[in-house]
Formats: sequence, C-alpha cells, structure tokens
Amino acid sequence: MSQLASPNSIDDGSPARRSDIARCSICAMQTLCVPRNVDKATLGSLEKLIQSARSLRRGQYVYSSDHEARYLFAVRSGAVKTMARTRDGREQIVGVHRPGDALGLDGLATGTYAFDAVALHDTTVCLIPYNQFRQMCNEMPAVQQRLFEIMGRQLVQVANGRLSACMQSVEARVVGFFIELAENNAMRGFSSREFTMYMTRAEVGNYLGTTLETVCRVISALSRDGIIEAHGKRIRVLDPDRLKARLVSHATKPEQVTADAVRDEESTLVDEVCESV
Amino acid sequence: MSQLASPNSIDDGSPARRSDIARCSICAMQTLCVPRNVDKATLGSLEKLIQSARSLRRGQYVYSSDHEARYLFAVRSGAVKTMARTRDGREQIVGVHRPGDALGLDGLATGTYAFDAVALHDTTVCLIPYNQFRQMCNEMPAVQQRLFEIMGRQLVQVANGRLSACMQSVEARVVGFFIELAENNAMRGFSSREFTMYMTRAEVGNYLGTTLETVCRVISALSRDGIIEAHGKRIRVLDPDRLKARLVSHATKPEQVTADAVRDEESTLVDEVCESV
DNA sequence: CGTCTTTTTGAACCAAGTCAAAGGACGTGG
DNA sequence: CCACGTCCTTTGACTTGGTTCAAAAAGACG
Repeated sequence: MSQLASPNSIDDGSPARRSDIARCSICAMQTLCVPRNVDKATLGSLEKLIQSARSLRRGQYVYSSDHEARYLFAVRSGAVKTMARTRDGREQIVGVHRPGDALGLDGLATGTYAFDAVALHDTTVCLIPYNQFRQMCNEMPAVQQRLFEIMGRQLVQVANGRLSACMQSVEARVVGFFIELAENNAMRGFSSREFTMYMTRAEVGNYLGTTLETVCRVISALSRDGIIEAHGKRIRVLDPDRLKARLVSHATKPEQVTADAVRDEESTLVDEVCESV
Repeated sequence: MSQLASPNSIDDGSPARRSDIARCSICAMQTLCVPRNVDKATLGSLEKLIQSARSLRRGQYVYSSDHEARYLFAVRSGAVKTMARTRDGREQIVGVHRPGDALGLDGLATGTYAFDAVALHDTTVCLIPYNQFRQMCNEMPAVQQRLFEIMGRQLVQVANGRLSACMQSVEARVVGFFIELAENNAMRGFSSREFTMYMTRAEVGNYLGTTLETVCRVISALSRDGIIEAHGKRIRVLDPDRLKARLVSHATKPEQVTADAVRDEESTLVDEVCESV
C-alpha cells in the first residue's frame, strides 16, 4: 500500500471537485451501469442527478461502515472491494465491484453503510445522492425497476459467492475466481484470456477464505500445468477448457441434502397456487 | 425426509386454497414482516393484495430456480431454506428464512427465481403477487422504501453469512450459527436460551461449509463442556457467555488486508465530497 | 416391532494452515 | 542511476484440523 503517497487529500488532478454533471450518454459503461435500459428523457434526468467521476488511489476509502449513506456509487473505472469487519477486528472481503457495478447498496436499508469500500487500485466512481435518487424511483417506474434489478442481481451474486466460498477444494475456489474474472471481463468487452486481478495474493486469499500461501501454490500449480501464465497480478489463460475442468476436479461427490423423491415431484407451492387461482 | 407422506398435493387441511386475503393487522409477525411501519391505509391495500398463508410440509418446495417469479413470499410460521445449485449437482444452502422474513427476492431482478426454496419443516407462507406489488411500490413511497429496506437487509445478511462461512475454525462457525439462531428467536419474542434448529446435521454442515460429522463433534464438545445441551434438533444454551467466548477461541489473529495507515486517515471519499459541496 | 433415517463416535489420512526464509518488484531518495 | 527499504510473492518443511470411511446407537414413523 505504499502507493498511498498523499494521505489526506484525494488530489486527483482532475476538475472533478465541482459537482459537474455526469455524461452517462457517452460513458463506455452505459449498457451495464445504473442508467441501463432507460429512455432518453429519464437518462437526461439521471445525468442531472449523477455527479461525475471522482478519482481514488489504491487503498483509499470510498466509504466506511457506520457512516451515513448519502450516496449510491457507480464504479466507472478501476475496482473497489467491499469488506465486512467483525468486532474482533478481522476483515472479510464480501464483494469486488468492477466498472458499471453499483456500490453502496449496503446503505440503502438502514441509511448507514454496513461495509467498508476501498479502491483496489486507481479508480473513478460516479456519485448518486440517495435521497434524490429515492425520489426519482418514486416518480419514474423505470428507474425503480432498474434499482430492483441491480439489488436483486447483487443479492444473487453475493449468495453465489457464498456457494463458491463453501466449495471444498481451494483450487476449485481459485479457479472459480479466475473464471468469474474472465467472464466479467468478457461482459465488459475486454479480453477473457488475459486480465489483471487488482488484488494481492493476500486479498484473493481473504476473499476466498484461504491463505495467501495457498493461493500462491494453486497459481504455481496451474502455471506448471500450462493452464495459465501468471506475472504478478496479470493472468493469461492459456487453456480455458482445462481451467474449467479444474472446477470439478476432485470428484466432488454431488452432495445431497434434499431427497430425490422430494425434488422429483414437480409440485412447488407456486405451481399449486397457479392451478387453483 | 420420510415426513413427506403426500407427494403430490399440498393437502394443508385449511381453507387456504381460495385466494382469501391476509390479515396482516392481526398477524403476530406484523412488526417484522413486509408491512412493517406502514400506515393504516397502506396496510389495508397490502392486505387486499397479500394472499394469506399456504401450508407446506418439510421438504416441499416453495419455488424452484428457473421458474417464473410470480410471487414474493412472507414466511408466517416455520422455516424455509434457500439453496443454490451448481451445474455439477451440488447444492449449497445460502439462507434460512424465519417467520416475518421475506422470501423470493432472488426473483426480483430477472423475473426468474435464482434459488430453490424448500420448507425445513411444517411452514406457512403468505403470497404477494409481484406485478401488483411492483405497482404498489410505484404508487406508495412507503411501500417502496420498505422493499428497499428488506432487500438491503437481506443483502447485508447474506454478505455476513459469507463472512462466517470463511471463518477459520468450524467450531466458531457452528457457535456463530447458534448465536444467530438465539438472537433471531429473541427478536421474535421467543426464548434465546432454548430453540429448535429445524435442520438436520447434514443441512447445518452444508450451510456452514463443513460435514455433518464435524457438526456432530462440535455439538458433542460443547455439550461435554456444559455450554449447551442438545437433544436432536432441540438446543438449550446453558452458558451464553462461554458460548460467545468460543467464537473467538483459537486466538484468531486479526487478519489484516488493509494497511493501518490507510485506515487511520479518516478521509473517505464521502467526507471529501461533503466538504467540497 | 421392524425399517428407515439421523446421529454419534472411532480411526486413518490428507489438504491446507503455519512458520520460516529467500527472492522479486517497485518507489524513494541520495 | 543506483542503493535502500518496503511490500509482495514464492517455495519448503512441518503440523493439524477436518474430511473420509466405517460401523454402531438412537430416534422417527408407519
């Protein structure tokens, strides 16, 4: 974290200190970001609301837990991690936010952020004042629907994160992480064969519920087998198929908690109701 | 799962098959559930919308993934687990929903449920048709705000779940699970010293990312030490303090991913913006 | 009362954690 | 431009918590 030269100012060198309005309509992340799928008029209103990008360096906080949640953020470039902190001081990375992702939804419920959000490297974010945005949600169903979408997706994402965190072998988890990153990149129009994970081995380890040494060893093993090539935080995927194959490697016996018999009967409650209504 | 006597009908014996309206105003879970904190008029509209409790037996599906998300549910009694399923057939419990909890938010983003929801034992749920509820959110800011609250809380909850799933020692995870259950119970006005976890050891293991044998051993150890008393799924907490102490037991060295220096400077982006605006 | 499921306990094994130490990368300041 | 300090990464050797396999005991339910 030595990059953190100027500890007390954001010093971004850009004219971003003024509350200049955002230019969503020319932003590269338009199709992924908050204003996705809204008509021109609505986009105009949003642009007036959204304050354009602020810059942060690696390690700087976007917000911290227990602070008043005044803004919803949209990551414009770079990457931001969100982490939960336990009373005993341990911290756990619960999410990684890439360009086009919303950030700060953990503050929507209570008006207070629940997590810490920290830039993983040089990053720009747009700011959306919560109270005005809330009002806009009331007035414009499209915006409300969009927010529902974003929240819902993040909910599913975090839950799936738990799934992979509970995956037994660490190798599978690391591989899953790489695949996720690759797909993420593809979705944003970048290469899925080569990418930078803007995280240290320690951060990856924390995110995946393991140690930095183990992450190292897995990366080494994958490199040795010619599946990937790693230079520091830069990863090149040489053989995507064999990479995917490592996800299921250790013959992970399909664990079953719910009996087959139960699953076979295709009578969910919903089906029942639909018949009877 | 032998309780599942009647595989093809919901057979609840109650007059719930008609779309009778709910009676939120007399429901015990009123202060926790979806209609929390709304004025009388709004409550009336909600009651007209919400279809009252349907009954399910252990193992029955409330909904399954990839099905059209027509309803948001509210758990009225009992308990429901939500689980994600991987392509290779493994399943992972990602959430447990108790009375007053919303269920089915994973369908809000895409219009299709992302998880499976299965009753953990005899359970009743209320049904809220999504499209009408969406509309109500548009018309009534209070309802919209309430939905934001619910989603936000669930988001934070799942993220915290990830945190505990990544906690190193299994003992700490099991203990955390018990404490969570106890607090949950207290919040609902039930005893925090004695409760039933409506899950098998296998389910608890799955939820916590471990095996049923290990869960057994932890429970045995806690019993041996006189901290809890376990009879099947019934748990009595004998010594809450010593139970809590086991959370931090193994001198979990406070792991640090973010440098102190960075955290010390209390200049989050938000602070900066507030000054400059 | 017999069958099926769940729980409990034991013993052996192994994946991953811990400790340690060396090698790289990178920015800073001489 | 080089030397130094700091942080990050890599690898090795050792230890261990937790999984796996197995089998018996205890409930649940018709």
